[in-house]
Amino acid sequence: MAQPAKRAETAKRVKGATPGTGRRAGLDRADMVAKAIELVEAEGPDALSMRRLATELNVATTTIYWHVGSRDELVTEIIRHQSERLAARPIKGKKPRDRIMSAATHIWESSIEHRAITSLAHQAGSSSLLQYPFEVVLATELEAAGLVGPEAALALQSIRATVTGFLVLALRDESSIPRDRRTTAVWAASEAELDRSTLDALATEPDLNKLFEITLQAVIDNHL
Amino acid sequence: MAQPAKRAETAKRVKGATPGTGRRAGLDRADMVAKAIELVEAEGPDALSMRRLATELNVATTTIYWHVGSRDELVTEIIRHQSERLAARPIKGKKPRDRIMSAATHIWESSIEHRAITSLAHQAGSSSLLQYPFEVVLATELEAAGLVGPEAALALQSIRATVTGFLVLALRDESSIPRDRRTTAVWAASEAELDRSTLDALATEPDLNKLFEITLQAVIDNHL
DNA sequence: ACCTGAACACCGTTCAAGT
DNA sequence: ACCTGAACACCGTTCAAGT
Repeated sequence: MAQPAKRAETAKRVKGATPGTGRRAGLDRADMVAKAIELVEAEGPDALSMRRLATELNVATTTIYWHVGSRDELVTEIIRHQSERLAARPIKGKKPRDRIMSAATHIWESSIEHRAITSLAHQAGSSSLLQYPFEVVLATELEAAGLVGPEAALALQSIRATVTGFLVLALRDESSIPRDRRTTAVWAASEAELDRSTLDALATEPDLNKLFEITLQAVIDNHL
Repeated sequence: MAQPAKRAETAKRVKGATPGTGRRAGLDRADMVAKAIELVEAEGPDALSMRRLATELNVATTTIYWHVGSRDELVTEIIRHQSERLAARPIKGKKPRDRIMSAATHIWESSIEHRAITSLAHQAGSSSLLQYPFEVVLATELEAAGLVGPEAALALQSIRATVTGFLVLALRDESSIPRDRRTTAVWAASEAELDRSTLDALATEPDLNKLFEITLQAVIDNHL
């Protein structure tokens, strides 16, 4: 595992470039989280393993444990980072209704933009963690719209559920879905009763962006 | 690994009771899926591993591969089974609006009833597969309500997203969520601006059943 | 304080071999 | 046709040991 060649490399003292033989790696928790995010965005959520990340950082696997703690903590940290990036987007609009819509749309867009991280959060069952900062921003706007206490909380949950649901639909892995829907007994039985145009429409991928907008608007208005 | 004692066991010829030494296990694909479902419902989605299932079946791990194919196929089969159970529930109501609501509520209830399997589907990114039979049932009701072609397909997607979103909220693993929400910078910054009663309401777990109902109704009506 | 190698207890999957 | 053991290439995590 030693690295006899490339002495120049060591001279450079680039962060993390010191091979395993050296004592100090010079990396901290933040560096590891950053590299983890990089890994996930480049190769998807499944590429994130402690061993893989260690290799990427030129460090022993156990070093990560020293700085980060565990895989769970690493994932939590990644999500936290992403959710802060998310909350930083400025909300547009004058009327409360528009501002609420704007805030919700930000999660939708940002989550799709960083789909790998969203999937990671989703896989870890912490999609809600991703939305904490969003919660507080949204709650503020809901209060501005006149909703307080339980009313605000309920509205927030509805909006959150709607956004989450559309995200699941938008990010689901198509490859994991078998083509042969109609193998199911139920499908075969009822298929005949459906209109041809409906069947065609069901088979084509819908434009979720548009649908998200009109559905979310209805959900919001339901509370105002 | 031999099992010298318990010769009576072999005499019984109970399905799957023949120890590893014997040649025939007498198990088929269906038996394995059934046992897998049992395992998941008893110990949660993470308990389902090929090795663990093999032990449970008194069979070598590789035997499962012969019958089922792979872990992915096993999971798909489990979900298919569950979704058929789901579609079997009779839809109530006379008016199309009520029947649509009833169909959607069935997934909600059944998915929560078998939360372990729902989580498994969710983890595997195949929550949609779980809803195929539901799709066709719902599409039929939507047509009865006068929606055809793209209109029916869009309504169906909205409803699907809403149900999925609420399920994610309802089934998320509370243990994986850290208690210290307020560590986030954003939260700390905006917290002060929120009403005390709103903060309290956000902290308490909402009754999702009721909220699911009123939100779903709004989403449905938005398309009718 | 920071980092390492070795080891433990798991995974999914393949494959040649047995009956 | 059905089932096995051994092996490959991975996991997350712990722990005693090094500097």
